[in-house]
Amino acid sequence: MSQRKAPSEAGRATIRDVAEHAGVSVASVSRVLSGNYPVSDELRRRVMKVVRDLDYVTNAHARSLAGGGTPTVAILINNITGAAFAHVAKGVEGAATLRGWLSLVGTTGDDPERELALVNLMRQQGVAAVVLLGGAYDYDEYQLRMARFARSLDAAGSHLVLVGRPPLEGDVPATTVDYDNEGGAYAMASHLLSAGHRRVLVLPGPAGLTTAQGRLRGARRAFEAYGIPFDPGMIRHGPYDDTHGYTAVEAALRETPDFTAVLAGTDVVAAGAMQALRAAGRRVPEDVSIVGYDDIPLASQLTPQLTTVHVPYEEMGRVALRAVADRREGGTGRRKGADGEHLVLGTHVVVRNSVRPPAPRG
Amino acid sequence: MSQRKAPSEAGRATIRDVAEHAGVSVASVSRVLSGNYPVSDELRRRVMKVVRDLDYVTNAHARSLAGGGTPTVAILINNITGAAFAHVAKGVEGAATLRGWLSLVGTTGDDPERELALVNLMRQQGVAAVVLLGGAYDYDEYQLRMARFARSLDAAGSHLVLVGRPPLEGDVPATTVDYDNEGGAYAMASHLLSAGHRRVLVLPGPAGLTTAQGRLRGARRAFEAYGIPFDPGMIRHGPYDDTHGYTAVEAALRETPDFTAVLAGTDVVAAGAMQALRAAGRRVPEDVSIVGYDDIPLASQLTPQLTTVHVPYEEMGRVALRAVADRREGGTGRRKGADGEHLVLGTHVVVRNSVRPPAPRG
DNA sequence: TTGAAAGCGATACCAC
DNA sequence: GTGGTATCGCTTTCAA
Repeated sequence: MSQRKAPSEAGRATIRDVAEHAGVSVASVSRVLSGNYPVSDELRRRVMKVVRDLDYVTNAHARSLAGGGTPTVAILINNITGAAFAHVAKGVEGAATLRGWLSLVGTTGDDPERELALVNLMRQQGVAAVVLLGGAYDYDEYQLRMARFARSLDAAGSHLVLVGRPPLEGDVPATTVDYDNEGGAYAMASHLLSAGHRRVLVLPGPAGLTTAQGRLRGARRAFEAYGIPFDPGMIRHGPYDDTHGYTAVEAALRETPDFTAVLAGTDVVAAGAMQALRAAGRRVPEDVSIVGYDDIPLASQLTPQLTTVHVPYEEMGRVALRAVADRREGGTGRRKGADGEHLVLGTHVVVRNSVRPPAPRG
Repeated sequence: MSQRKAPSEAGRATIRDVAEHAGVSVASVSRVLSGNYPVSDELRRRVMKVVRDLDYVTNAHARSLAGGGTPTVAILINNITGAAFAHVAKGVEGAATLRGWLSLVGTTGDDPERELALVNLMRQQGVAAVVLLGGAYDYDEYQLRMARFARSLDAAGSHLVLVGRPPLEGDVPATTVDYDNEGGAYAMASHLLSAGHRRVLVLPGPAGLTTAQGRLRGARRAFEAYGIPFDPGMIRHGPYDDTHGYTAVEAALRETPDFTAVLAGTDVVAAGAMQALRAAGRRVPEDVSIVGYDDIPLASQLTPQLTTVHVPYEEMGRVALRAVADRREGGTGRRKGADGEHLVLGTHVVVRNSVRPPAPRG
């Protein structure tokens, strides 16, 4: 009914409400609130009192339209329940918070359409960066798709960051934060080999997924380095989940039962493998050794505790955020850092109790 | 240099750029894009072509300022790496996506100040609802604090949802989505009791945390129902993590070693307990039975697979979102549903392999 | 069916 | 030091 709606009756109080109640101009209120401008103590007190009374907070949308606004990072993941991704997200979130940035999380459920929709949604939100998490299938189409994302975002003043995914070829405005995936697998396989294992069941993960490919390559290189033949028949691809670990081991037990160790693509796969071995009456690690990859908390919760490859997920998240923050802050004129920046973090083997030398063959 | 900046040179293209390139008015572009208004096919085609050429997406901030905009839910959690919370988040996210809503995730790190800051931040963002996840310490202060949050958000046209936390007393505009925490504990403890266990080590969780209190109450009630004395000396409080499970069992092994079962506050605590038992040479479940609570994936990855209480985390997330969506959509005049709504979902015991009748006493 | 113009809430530039 | 006010990009009456 009233000409100018009272703050209490119609949603949120605005800066105008505050100005009127305090008997000052909106400009003054804005100055007090942003704090980056000299104002008299008297004015500040008056304004702040009203702000408290009205429980006023500024409208982030209006602010961001007018120029200010909190920088926001968007994290896009396939599945929020994956432990590894949660750690990356934690790293991003933590580093973002430290800088007063906001972070958004979206899940794609492995659906390319949804991924596209989300990237656009984030573009609409005007996010400072979009972080895409997790392995991918590196077809030509992937490169094309990502290049398009990168350019779209770049044109909108945003930036694409790929974490744990293959870097983009050519001159594409995207940052990649990666870990030494193949090196980790090489070290892990070497660990098995040096313990004396020769017949090892390899469960790299989904065929075609870049992380799985890298892990497989690392393992193969280790075998070569040891001069040991690498039997392709001992490789079983499948999803990164415990069910696959279980069924793959079951099958292997039937078809190639002479393996003395399992090189699992992830800790979760290793957990499934361990279950299957036990179900078949094989002891771990006395009869069969198992190693994982990722070093999520699960690894040390299993019995025996799992020897695995530590991937610095949280650190990667932090690094990713730092990369976009730097580029944004250093960017008064030309952007800081080259486009197509590719950062690689190290991995290392964490030795626990799931590996023993193979039992002497009967 | 140009009067009106070209889209390609200065950040994001605007609706004006589209209008000019298409030779139509901004109003028309807006209509084509929102689709909720009749436009000629010719106009639609012209506009859409330019939209594609320019790779235009609307500015979400501007849109939301002007009235439209995507409803957004904010999820606030203590620690993003907690598996249980991840599932709630997944439920919320999934349901949000289904309705075209956006979801934000923020982490508080158990810091009340940060929690406050985040609630305000979300208020600034004009979110449709703020979902607070996880147990809490229900002091008077908690009630006051949450009531304040609830009213602040309500006044701003938003809404507070508490998930897995105690409901608010009095006439406070907040929705609570909860599960039958005490009932689950009662059932779980009964399961142990009916298997013949009498001396059970209880690890409820952090003293004072509402979830821990509820689980302890449930256990106690079960003992009473069985007419079995409940020894307070068998209760050991501590954090919901595997380290606590480990150290608590170690201590119990020294001080009250006659227990035949462990009733852990969460699956993760159970995992730690299991480790400690094994390290001390006790077999699970032959010598000691263990049960958990939550039924996160870990429960079925342990050996033996853990008997535990299933908590419908993902479902709770879905329900929480549905509650706020309903209230918002049903709200042309009066709000739908009473304030202080309290939804409670059921829990149930999932029997796996970690419980055996106690060994005959020597 | 389409266009012009008045806001939405906050910022920042320009006067005083 | 403080107050007007144009402006950000979009939606939505109101006219035509």
